[in-house]
Amino acid sequence: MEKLDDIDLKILRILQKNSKKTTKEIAQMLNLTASPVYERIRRLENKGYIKKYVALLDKIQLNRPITAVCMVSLRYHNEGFIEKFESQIKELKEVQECYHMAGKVDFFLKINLQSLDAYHEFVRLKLSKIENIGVLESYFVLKEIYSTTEFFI
Amino acid sequence: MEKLDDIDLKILRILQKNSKKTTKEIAQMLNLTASPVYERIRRLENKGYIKKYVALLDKIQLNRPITAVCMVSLRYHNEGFIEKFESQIKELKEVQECYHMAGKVDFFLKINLQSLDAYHEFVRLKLSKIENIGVLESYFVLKEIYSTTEFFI
DNA sequence: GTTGAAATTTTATCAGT
DNA sequence: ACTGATAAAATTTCAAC
Repeated sequence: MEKLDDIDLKILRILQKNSKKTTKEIAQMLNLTASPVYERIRRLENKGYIKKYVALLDKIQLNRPITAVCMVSLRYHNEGFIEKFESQIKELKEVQECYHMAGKVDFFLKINLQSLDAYHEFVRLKLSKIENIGVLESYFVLKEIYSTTEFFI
Repeated sequence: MEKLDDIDLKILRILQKNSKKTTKEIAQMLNLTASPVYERIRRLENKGYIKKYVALLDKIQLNRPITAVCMVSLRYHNEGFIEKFESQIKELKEVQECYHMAGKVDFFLKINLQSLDAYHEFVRLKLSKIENIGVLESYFVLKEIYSTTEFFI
């Protein structure tokens, strides 16, 4: 499979919306039988187009209502320092996302927590222990207007 | 089910990592049989703890390598204006996430695109058409260091 | 709230086109 | 690359405890 055809893209669009759709259901949507759909999905998995299958949980019901975005700038930007920072961040279970950014800010972190108190403790006990952080600016999510793992393909 | 017990939490931890695990496999991990695991999962779905099951796709392989974070402030903050903005944003297929924030910036948007050119077009043709935007600041992801849909429960 | 068995559905394989 | 059939496995239901 060197390139994806239209059927592959349709399968991916379906699965990123709802991975519980059965191959039979997908086959019916595409006017095919189950076998080719099954084989295409296996190939899409094996080639890495599909990375994984996950359940998305409800943050509010599971008592993680606080989402913070943390903008971090490092003091030193040598390669070693950046790698050190990145590996330290990956250790923090509260961090859901970490991006190295272009521009005046070096990193964006997205953090999920139970309470503002927990965020205070997180910064005090964990982030501030990371040596190389220069500037740290925190933003809090008031309301999630829209959020999806899908992207337009 | 008024409260989640330890078994429920373990099931949720497993499923948010890999929703393809079978009830039988989960049952073995928890020293149970398939039936109670099956029924617990149904309840977790019905009560909304599990929102949905999705396939996570590879942005790079699917030619959406550009992720931008866009910080937006509105000109007018009456309730009507905010709702209008939110509903207009939801229409834009390029927007993966939109958060109403506390502080000087009103909204964070996360946007996925094929190229910087596509971002330029997106801002020119779509974002700038939304009337109520005051300030718009764009940041680009150089590298995704870490990103997960899981959160710590 | 669990076990264990049975019924149903889905996944996986494969010969034929 | 797909169809249709078949085998294997998982899901779903349920009686009994």
